Amino acid sequence: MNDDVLERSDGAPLGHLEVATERRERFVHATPTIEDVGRHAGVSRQTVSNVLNAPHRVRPETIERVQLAINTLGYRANHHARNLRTGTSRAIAYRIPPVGGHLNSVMDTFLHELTEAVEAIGCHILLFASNDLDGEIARYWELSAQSAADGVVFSSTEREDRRPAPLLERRMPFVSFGRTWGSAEHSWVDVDGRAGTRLAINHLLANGHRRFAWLGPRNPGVVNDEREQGVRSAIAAAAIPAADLHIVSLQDDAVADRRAIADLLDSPDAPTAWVSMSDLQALTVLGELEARGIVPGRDAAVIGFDDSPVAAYAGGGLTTIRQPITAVAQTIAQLLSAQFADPNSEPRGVLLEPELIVRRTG
Amino acid sequence: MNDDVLERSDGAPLGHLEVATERRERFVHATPTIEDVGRHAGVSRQTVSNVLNAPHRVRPETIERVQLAINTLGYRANHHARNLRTGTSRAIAYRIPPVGGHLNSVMDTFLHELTEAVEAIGCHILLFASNDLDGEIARYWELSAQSAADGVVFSSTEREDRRPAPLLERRMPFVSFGRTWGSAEHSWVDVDGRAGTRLAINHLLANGHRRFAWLGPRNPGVVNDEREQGVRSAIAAAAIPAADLHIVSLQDDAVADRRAIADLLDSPDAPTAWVSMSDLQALTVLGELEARGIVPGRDAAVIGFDDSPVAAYAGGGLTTIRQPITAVAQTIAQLLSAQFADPNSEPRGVLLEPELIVRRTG
DNA sequence: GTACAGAATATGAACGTTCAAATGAACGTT
DNA sequence: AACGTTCATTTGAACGTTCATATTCTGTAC
Repeated sequence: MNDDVLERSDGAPLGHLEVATERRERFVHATPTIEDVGRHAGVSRQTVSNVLNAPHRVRPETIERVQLAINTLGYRANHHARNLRTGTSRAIAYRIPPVGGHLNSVMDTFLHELTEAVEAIGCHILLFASNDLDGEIARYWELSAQSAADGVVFSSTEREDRRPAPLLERRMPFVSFGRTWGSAEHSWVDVDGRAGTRLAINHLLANGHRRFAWLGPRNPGVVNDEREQGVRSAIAAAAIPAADLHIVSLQDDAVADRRAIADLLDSPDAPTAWVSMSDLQALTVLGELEARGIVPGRDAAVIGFDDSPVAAYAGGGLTTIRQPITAVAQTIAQLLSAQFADPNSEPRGVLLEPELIVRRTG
Repeated sequence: MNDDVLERSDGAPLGHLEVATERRERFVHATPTIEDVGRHAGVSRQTVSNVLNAPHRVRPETIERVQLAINTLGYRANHHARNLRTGTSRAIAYRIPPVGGHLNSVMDTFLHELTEAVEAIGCHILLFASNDLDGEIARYWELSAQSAADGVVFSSTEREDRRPAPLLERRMPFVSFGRTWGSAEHSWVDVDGRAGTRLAINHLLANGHRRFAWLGPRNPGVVNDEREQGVRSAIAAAAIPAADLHIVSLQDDAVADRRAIADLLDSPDAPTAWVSMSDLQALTVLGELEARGIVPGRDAAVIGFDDSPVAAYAGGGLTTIRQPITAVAQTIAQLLSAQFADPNSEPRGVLLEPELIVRRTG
């Protein structure tokens, strides 16, 4: 009984000081805990926790007192403790695309925008590298097992993509940038390539062009197919004969591309309107046109794809089809968020419209 | 006593089954814990932990048994529990550089290589975005306080960089890609720009060139200064008069650049050897040369910087100065690792040599 | 004033791991 | 045969949070 009193009137302050001293030695950089904040504000652990996670349960003046203590001590919740207790990680895994090969400014932009977008839903991006698809899939499994990631985003999808199945089986929330034609049903966000090239062709038609060239990749895939279809359908819709559309398969070499373009320019029915699957290749077209004194934007039109930094650099600016990458990233974050909120929510696919950025060349 | 016996011969199996059943309901996707593995292998928690973290303390046959259990159950250590206990996170924070502006293929490659390099030391990259430097610094503080990151890597350094000081104060291990001339002492890795341009000029001298142009950025910074110094010193060393070196300030516009290059080409002492601070701008030079029938690699030489995808694309290949990004990333990982091992280790700066990739244009 | 309901706050337990210390087994030494 | 020593393994505690539940406070109605 008097023991109790001693503990209260005497012991508590002593205890307080003692703990403070005990902490002091490692204090300079040791981070305060929720308990320290509580002690400082004269409340318990849980009240501090409530201030942070459920403020409506706490009296306004208490909130203020606790906030003051938080600011004074510079308290930040320890992620690992929180995540351990709640079973979440607030991390989203993303395999950084393999380096080299193509100039993929889109993917760089995407990663940046994705980082910002997931921050808006209180998450962060956890990067990993992998040489092959099997490694990537194995990694998802591991991240899930370690509860190191709450969700996954992947890009560079392909037909019958193998990634959705294992992720679905593990019940790991995920959204892909790109459809996976034929894979199991899941959430995705993609850009309508057909609409993009249709936009470009219609713009060119409006400017009086009647002879077209589409510059596609050497190894066409489903992405190119759709873009090419957009070109074809827009041309067909304008009752332009199919013979007035030339399809060029670009190589990964400027000299070869230049020759192919030159050959086409020398033909009697040379196109006046060029649409390319990439800005860089559009630059090559510009070069060849200028070499012949053909002024892009006046005598001919050139439209690129992706609005990469190259496009802005190209003297005065290259007209280009821009993919709405910011919107893609934000939509992905929202779809992920929806899956976090309700793991059984219906998967959703979102197809976004690209935009034609009209500059000097077309 | 017989109680004990009961517990062993009878209770243990029962208990085993009971726990197994209790777990069963959430078993399908619930991840097994270290305890489950122990039970399955007939050892304790700690032994499993030792198998994973200090195998030398465990008898080989026990290791085998535990490994089997790990594989059977598909066990992976829970990151948060481990990190909470050990006070580490095995995460390295990196601010993803702001999008747009320049074509920075170097930074993209760097991020990829860094991701791989930190995996080799058992870490992963945690990305974050920030609009300004203050936000970036605040974020480092937060990440440290939350113990969400064990280390930091940052790039795009500048003179008197403000980032080292707060990181040092917080005793947060970090390495910068780039020197911070004038900032507090810390570990860094950088590429010797002087050596890079010297390499290029010496190569051009050996090929008989005597009149040079250096294409630098519109807003020169310390990075350009060093590169330009490399050019100047190599030229001076060859006893070429300084008048035979032309310095061009590139604009962010191809037309303007093209005109500047054309003016120089029309001058009586036009350079025959061109070195550019960027591959893309080197492409512009190539275009202007070809327009005049000057064949790069025969009549003139053009050397770019960074070996970006653009360089490989440029018909047959652009000769270029490549920064050893893989080595940069690996060295950064090692320096970080050293700081993890010994927080009081001396900071080290490492300056790496770039490499000249000789292709068709020079 | 007392009883009661509801709001505000506090307490004990748990998340899954590793650390520190304790126990048990194996093994030569004296 | 008893005794340290070393090696292998186990046990109790702790990391910092949140959940579930218990307790205390506050104001209102009788």
